Amino acid sequence: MAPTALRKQSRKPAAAADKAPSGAAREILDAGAWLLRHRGYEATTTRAIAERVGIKAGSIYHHFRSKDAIVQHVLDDGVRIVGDAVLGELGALPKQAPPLQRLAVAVRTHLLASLEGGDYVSASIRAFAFLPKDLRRNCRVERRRYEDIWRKLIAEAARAGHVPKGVSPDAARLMLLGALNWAGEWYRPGGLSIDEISASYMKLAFGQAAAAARRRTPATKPRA
Amino acid sequence: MAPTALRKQSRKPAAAADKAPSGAAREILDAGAWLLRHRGYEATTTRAIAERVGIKAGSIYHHFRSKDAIVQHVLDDGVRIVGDAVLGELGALPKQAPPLQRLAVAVRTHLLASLEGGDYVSASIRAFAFLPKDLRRNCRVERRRYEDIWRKLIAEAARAGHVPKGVSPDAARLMLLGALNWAGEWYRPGGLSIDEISASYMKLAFGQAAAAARRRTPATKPRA
DNA sequence: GAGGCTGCCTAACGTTTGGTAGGTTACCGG
DNA sequence: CCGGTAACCTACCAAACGTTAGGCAGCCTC
Repeated sequence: MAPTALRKQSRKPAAAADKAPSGAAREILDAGAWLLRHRGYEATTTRAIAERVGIKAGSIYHHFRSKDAIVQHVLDDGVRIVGDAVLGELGALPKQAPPLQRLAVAVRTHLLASLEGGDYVSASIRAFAFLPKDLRRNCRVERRRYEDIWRKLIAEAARAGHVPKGVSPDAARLMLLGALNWAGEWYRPGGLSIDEISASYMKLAFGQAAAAARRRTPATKPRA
Repeated sequence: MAPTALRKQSRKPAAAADKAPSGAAREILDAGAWLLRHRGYEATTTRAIAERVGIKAGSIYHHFRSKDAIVQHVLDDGVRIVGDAVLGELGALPKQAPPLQRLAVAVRTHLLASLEGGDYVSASIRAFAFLPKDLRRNCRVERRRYEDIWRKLIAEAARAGHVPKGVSPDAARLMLLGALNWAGEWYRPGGLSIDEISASYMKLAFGQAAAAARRRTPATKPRA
């Protein structure tokens, strides 16, 4: 009802809509991200997306080729967002920052992005499992790049002796990322804070040495 | 094609089909469990279930009230199966078994059940996230019971000093269970074995002390 | 051998799905 | 003032969804 009065209008021609979605295209992606995060792939219908945006389902196809194009865009964006965030925080660290501090920063940033950083990252974690085969294959490119960040972080930590003997780097990485990714299943804003979670996870996985690295730019040495 | 020749027939009247499903009802649940594990809730359609069993979609309603009744049965069964398995293995331990050994056994049993123990357990872990609200609420009863097992195990370990200061029991439990539950997303039979995974996770989370408890009934003291 | 039950079938119902075709605005540069 | 086009609409499609109704064999009990 009253379908025209509230619509916003974009003056700009939205020149390169494919590369940098703006206006309605961005709203469609936002709606898709929210639905993918909270309802999953199959329940993310074109009509549900349209309703959240405030348009009709058919109008979506003026901006995107198909539902799967939206889904893939959201999921790729999600991985890219968390990857950029982690790389950014790592880059802001002093160059000689110890491996455990770098890991702690990555853990905190990953949690922050996936739990409170918006729907894209969370969607890319939660919805991936039950994607159609071809969509999953297309998404693996971005995901592999992000995994490599963690492969490197774990390798650094292992080289510094922070990974116990008999624990393969793969096992350590998968355990840590598994715990991080699962946090979205139980995290609620009122309970454990993100800082508490990341500190606890680092302490549990890497022992007392993590406590010193927990605070950002601490002074290279333990404070006590 | 050739729909009748291969059908098996159950001579027994299947007296209490509601409490202990047998025959076709069991096959329907098996098919539902497989689909829930591999495709998720929305893609688990009555027609897909029927096709896997070798019957028509309508025939399902002779055995179950609704699709959601099947889903709930599968998910409750899954939690019950892994709970029984963990409790069984814990019960088989010597009474004075140290907390870390009990934890190690629970970790290994949980992984075994969820990765190679059949579709019910895996379905109950993977499909839960995107269930409709009312179904999720119904499933929480069984799940809470299972969580309590881990709450107790972690509390024992914490009391024995195996959880670092500053790490809440909740955080430790959620990290461990998160890592375990996420294993289903990357585990493939050719790679890391379940014993390697459980040993690695215990070592990483609980340090060197876990190495001694890793082997079943080890002799109370570290071997070296 | 009559009656009833079990287990499946066919056929449909009403709805919802992703996607398409064609029309209607409203704004743009010239 | 004149196209052109971006952005949206309505209206539809075939397919698939959960579910129901009614029917038909085969078996068990009496």
